[in-house]
Amino acid sequence: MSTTRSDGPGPTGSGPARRRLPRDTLSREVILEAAERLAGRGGLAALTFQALAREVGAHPTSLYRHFRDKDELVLELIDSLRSRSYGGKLEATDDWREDLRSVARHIHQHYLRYPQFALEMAARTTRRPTEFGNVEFTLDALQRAGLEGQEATLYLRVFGNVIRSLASMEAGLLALDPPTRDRDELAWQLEYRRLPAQTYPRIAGLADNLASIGDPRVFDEAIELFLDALDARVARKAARCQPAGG
Amino acid sequence: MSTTRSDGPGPTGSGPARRRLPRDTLSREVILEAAERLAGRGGLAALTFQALAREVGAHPTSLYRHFRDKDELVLELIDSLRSRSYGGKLEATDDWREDLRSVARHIHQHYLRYPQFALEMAARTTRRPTEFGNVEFTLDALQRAGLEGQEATLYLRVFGNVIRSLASMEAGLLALDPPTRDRDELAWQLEYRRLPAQTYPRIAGLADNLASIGDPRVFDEAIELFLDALDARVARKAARCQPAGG
DNA sequence: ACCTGAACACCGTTCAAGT
DNA sequence: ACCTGAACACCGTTCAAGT
Repeated sequence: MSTTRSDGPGPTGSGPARRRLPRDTLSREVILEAAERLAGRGGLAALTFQALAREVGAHPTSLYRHFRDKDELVLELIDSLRSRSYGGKLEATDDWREDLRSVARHIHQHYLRYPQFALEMAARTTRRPTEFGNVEFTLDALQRAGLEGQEATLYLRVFGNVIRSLASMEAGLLALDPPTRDRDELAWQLEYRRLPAQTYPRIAGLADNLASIGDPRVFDEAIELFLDALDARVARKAARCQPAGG
Repeated sequence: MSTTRSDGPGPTGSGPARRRLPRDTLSREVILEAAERLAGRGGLAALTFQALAREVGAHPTSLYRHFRDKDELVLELIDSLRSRSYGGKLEATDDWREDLRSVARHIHQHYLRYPQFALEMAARTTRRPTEFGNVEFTLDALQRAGLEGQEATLYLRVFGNVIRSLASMEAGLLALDPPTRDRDELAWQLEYRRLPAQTYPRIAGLADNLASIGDPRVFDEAIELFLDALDARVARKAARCQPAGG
C-alpha cells in the first residue's frame, strides 16, 4: 500500500470538504501540542510541516506565521518536552553521589522516551530555566564532592557530556528503523561468533559473552565508573593537602 | 545569489552539451571516490544522488545500478573512510593503558576529520575487518589489564560506547551550521553570566570558568577517568583474592 | 491580521525507453 | 548490459492573493 495517503482532505475525519479555519485558532501552543502528538507517534521523520498542518487542520504555509522555520519549532518543542519531563523534580539530598546519579537517570529516561529528539537534546543549548536548573544542581553536587573553581566546571562538562552523549547514542539506536537495527544487532550475535580464532583469538574466546552496543547495563556502569574515579581524585587531593590524615 | 546552480549541463567544465557516458565508466569505486570528495567539501548535506551524479558526470538514476539505495552507499563510504584512516595502525605495546588511549585517540581524530559522518560511524555496525581489528585490539588490552569473561566484554562496551558517543557528539557540534553553533556557544559565555545570583548561586560563582560543551579537554579527561577507574577496580579485585599481597 | 494557493527548488526512487 | 528521461511522491520555504 502507499505511505500515508488519505484520499480527499478531511483533516481528522471532520467531513468531506474543509473550508477555511476560523481566525486565531492557530497559535504556538496549539501547534506545539500537535507537534508533540505527531512526534510521539511517528517520531522525528513524521514531523513535517505538511503533516503538522494536516494534524492541526490548516495549510502548511500558515505555520510560518508562528515559527520562523523548522529549527525554531524543533528547539521550542525540545524545551517544552524537557520541562514537562523533569521540570522541578531534582531535589538535593545530603549525598552528592546519589544526586549526580539522579541527574543522570532523569536525562537518560527522558532521552529514551523521545529517542528521535535525543540527538538535538544532547547537542543543542536551549538556555531556558530547565537547563539552568540542571547546571546549577550538578555544579552544587560537584562542589559538595569537593571540587572547586576550574575543576568543578571541567567535571561539569565531563559528566554532562558523558551522560548526554551516551544516552543519546543509546536512544539513537532505538530510533533506527527496525530492520536496520535488527541487522546490526544480529551481527554481534552471529557474525562475530564465526570469525577465525587464529586471527581474532580474543573475540573467539569471548564471543559468547559479547553484549550488544545498546545494552542497558552500559549506561549505569559508566556512571558508577565516573563516580568512583571522581571519589578517588578528590581523596587523592585531600591526602596531598593533609598527609597526616591517613 | 542562488544556491548551487550552474546554468546548463557541463559536469565539470567538460563542454557545453554532455552526451552519453561511455560504457562501464561507472563503478562502485568511482562513485565512492566522488562521494568522498563531495563529503569532504560540503559534508553529508552535500551528498545527494543528484550532486553525486553531477560530480561523476552521469545521470542520478544511473547510481542505482551500483547501490541499492542511499543507506548502502553511506555505509560503504563510512567503512572505506575508516579503513583508510586507521587501517593497520594499531600496534600493541606492553602498556595496556597506553593501548586503550591509542584506540581512543584514533577514533576521536577520525570522527573530527569527518564530522558529518560521526553519528553514523558511532552507532552503526559495519562488521568489516577494520571494526573486527578494533574489537580484538581493545579486548586484548582489557584482558591484559586484568579483566576476564563477562567483565571484559562489559567494559569493552562501556569503553567503546563512551569514546564513540563522546567523539561523535563533539564532532556533531562541528557539523552544525556556523551561525547556529556560534549562537549556542555565545550563550555559555554571555547569557550564563547574567543569571541572577540568588536563584543560581553556583552558576554565578563559576560563570567565568564555564567551558563550552565542545571543549577539547573533555574527551581526554574522560578517558583518563575511565582508565583510573578501571585500574582501581582491578586492584580492588586483586586485593580481595590475595589479601596478604598488600 | 490571519489563513490559503500557487509556485520554486530541491529530495529519493521507480520504471520504461534508448544505445 | 549499461545509461538515460520522464515521472511520482514527497520535502522546506516564499510571496502574492483571498477573507
